[in-house]
Amino acid sequence: MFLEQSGNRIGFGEGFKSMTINLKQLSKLLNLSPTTVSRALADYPDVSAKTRARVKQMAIQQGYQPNPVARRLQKGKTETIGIVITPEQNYFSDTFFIDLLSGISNQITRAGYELILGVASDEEHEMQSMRRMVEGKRVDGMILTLIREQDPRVGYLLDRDFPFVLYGRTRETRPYAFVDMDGKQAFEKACTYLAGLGHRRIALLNGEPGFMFPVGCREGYESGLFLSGLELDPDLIREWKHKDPSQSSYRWTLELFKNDNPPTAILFQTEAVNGIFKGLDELNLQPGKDVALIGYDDLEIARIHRPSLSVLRPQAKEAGQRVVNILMEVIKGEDPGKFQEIHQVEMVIRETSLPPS
Amino acid sequence: MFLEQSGNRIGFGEGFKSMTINLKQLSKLLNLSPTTVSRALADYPDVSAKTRARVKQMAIQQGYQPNPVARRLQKGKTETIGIVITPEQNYFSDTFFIDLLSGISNQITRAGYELILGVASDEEHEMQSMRRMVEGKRVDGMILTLIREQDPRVGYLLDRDFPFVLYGRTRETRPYAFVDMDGKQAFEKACTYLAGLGHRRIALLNGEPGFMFPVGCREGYESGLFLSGLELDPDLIREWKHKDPSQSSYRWTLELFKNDNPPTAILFQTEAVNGIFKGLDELNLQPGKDVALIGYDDLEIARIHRPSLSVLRPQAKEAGQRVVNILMEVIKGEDPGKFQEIHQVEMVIRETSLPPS
DNA sequence: CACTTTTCCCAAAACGTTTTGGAAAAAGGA
DNA sequence: TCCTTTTTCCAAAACGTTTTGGGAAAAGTG
Repeated sequence: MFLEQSGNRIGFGEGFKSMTINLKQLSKLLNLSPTTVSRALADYPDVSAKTRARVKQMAIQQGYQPNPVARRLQKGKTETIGIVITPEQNYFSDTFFIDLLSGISNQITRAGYELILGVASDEEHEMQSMRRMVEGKRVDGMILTLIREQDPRVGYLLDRDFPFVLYGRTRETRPYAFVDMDGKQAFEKACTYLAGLGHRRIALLNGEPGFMFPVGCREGYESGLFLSGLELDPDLIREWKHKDPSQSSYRWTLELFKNDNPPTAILFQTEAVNGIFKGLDELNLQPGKDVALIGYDDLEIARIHRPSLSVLRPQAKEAGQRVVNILMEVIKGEDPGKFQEIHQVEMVIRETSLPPS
Repeated sequence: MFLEQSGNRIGFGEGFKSMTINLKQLSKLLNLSPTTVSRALADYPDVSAKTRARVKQMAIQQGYQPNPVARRLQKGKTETIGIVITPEQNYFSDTFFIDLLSGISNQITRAGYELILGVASDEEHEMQSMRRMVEGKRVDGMILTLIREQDPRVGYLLDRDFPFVLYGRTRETRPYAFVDMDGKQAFEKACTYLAGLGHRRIALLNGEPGFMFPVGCREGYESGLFLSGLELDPDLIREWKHKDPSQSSYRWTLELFKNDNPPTAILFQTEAVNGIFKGLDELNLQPGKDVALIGYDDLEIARIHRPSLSVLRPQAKEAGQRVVNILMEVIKGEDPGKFQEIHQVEMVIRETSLPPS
């Protein structure tokens, strides 16, 4: 329980005055040295069980919490992790990113660390924001998301031996730590599933080129076709833009069906679903009935749409937690190359994955 | 340009070693005392123009940046602002929240401060996360969003004289600083606009009770009806749930049209649009044609949907910047009661606000 | 008892800044 | 020239912790 202190609050427009006690005051209250109090609270063995108990009780009673800034200075650590997000690439679509962030935040808090957030409008500011954190000694480690095939951030951090973990992967020969979703396996699974239902013309409406994730998606798609004995038709592959997922996917959907031999199924990232629905609607095609659909990411729209959308569901929260745990190890000095995790992705069959009509 | 230092990097698994110079080293390089160097960089008048220039040049050349942790300890400030978000209430819908966050982040960075982010799964953890920041002396001020009518966070912070600014308002008699969108004026404007087009049965599909924002929306709605000489019909008001905007708004849409005298127009928060579209579709009603629609918040779906959705568009980014500027004043000790801003909301007429058919 | 070991505690240093309170040198004034 | 003022710099203290390197008392050992 939190005790309301009869504190020394001052209320004359001088702003907030801390009413919490510090180590010196606490040690005076206990007739002990600051050293002993500090060590008692940190469970050092060289302080007797009795005084340790006495110290801890008083600390709780007085609501003492060590000043984190002072501790950081002494420890030479910021106890802080940085992350930079870019709103333009609207990866904030619904639950996916917030789940990741949630896992990250919870785990960071559990470690007694802080998460500082940068919001950058474009790639340049993204780098700038990261450099401010790194070179300004504001963080002990970085978490990177939305990774590009050639990602200057990774080279930058590797050059400096600065601890970081990727959510995703990049093309880089030097070893680095990452947690990635197995997009390849996911799309392969979805593709073979649809082929198993009898679909012979399966399209891929893939994410923006330049980013790493769509690379795996495509590999999985191609591998799925191959395993099902289907031929790859480049006409059935399109790529939408991050800046405008709905608009571009809408156009590509129309385009796909101009084909002499149009697809009976589409694989895509759920982000792009609005555009696809719109396109199909315009073509008088019923999602799920006339065209089978499987999306990557289980967004709200996927669950509430009628017919409900079959999806590939990554466990973003769990991944976020792993990212943090790994980053803590890397900060401790562990070899980043040891931490390269690829997480399986679950497939949730709902109503849009029926056999071709 | 950033200069690559021939630094003292160590690469034996001991983690990242800072290769940046500190004040003492820099002052040695300049044959000056740390005091003078510090004061030169801070533009104190008691250091000559010549040495100031010399110091600054060397600082740039060596890439010196004062260690923020040390400065914070000395200054007795954390130079940090806290914010806690709750993913369950999915306010992350598209651009709205990220715009706000973007404005907040940019302005905080400009001030040389840091933004630390907490992600809380529910109301209890939200409070817990905030208390950790406040009582743990981890932040100088708090930003609060998604404000409830009775919001325990506000009382908590007021009791402690801890600096904070609300994005939104609450029922609290003591003065506090806030930046709010004029939901009342916005909904009044939308309502009178629709009435001006000839609509006589205008429904309100409002946000969740308990939160403050829907209160203003309703006031504006009622005032708009009154100004247009229309009578308030409680049957035309429904409230959806934050946890599940689409599902609940879908159900309420169906309900609205069970009415003997159904609405010809609906006002709502754009968050709920998917459910409304779904409901209308099921009822074989065309959005914009059979039922006029105006949503609050200009989400992507509003722009790309055909017909495109008329909306009320708050300037979230600007609001975020104001929140930070105000918070900085409050932290300095200014009276929070002086900072109570209500921002106007623009109406964007698109295709779903036609006269009744 | 004398000696060694263990237990328990603490003073001082350190982390890297900024601020305080001068002090020396230079310039100005008579 | 002597005194005052201004300019320019700096040593020391302070911020609140944790860590280092003992040291005194108590407990064990012969």
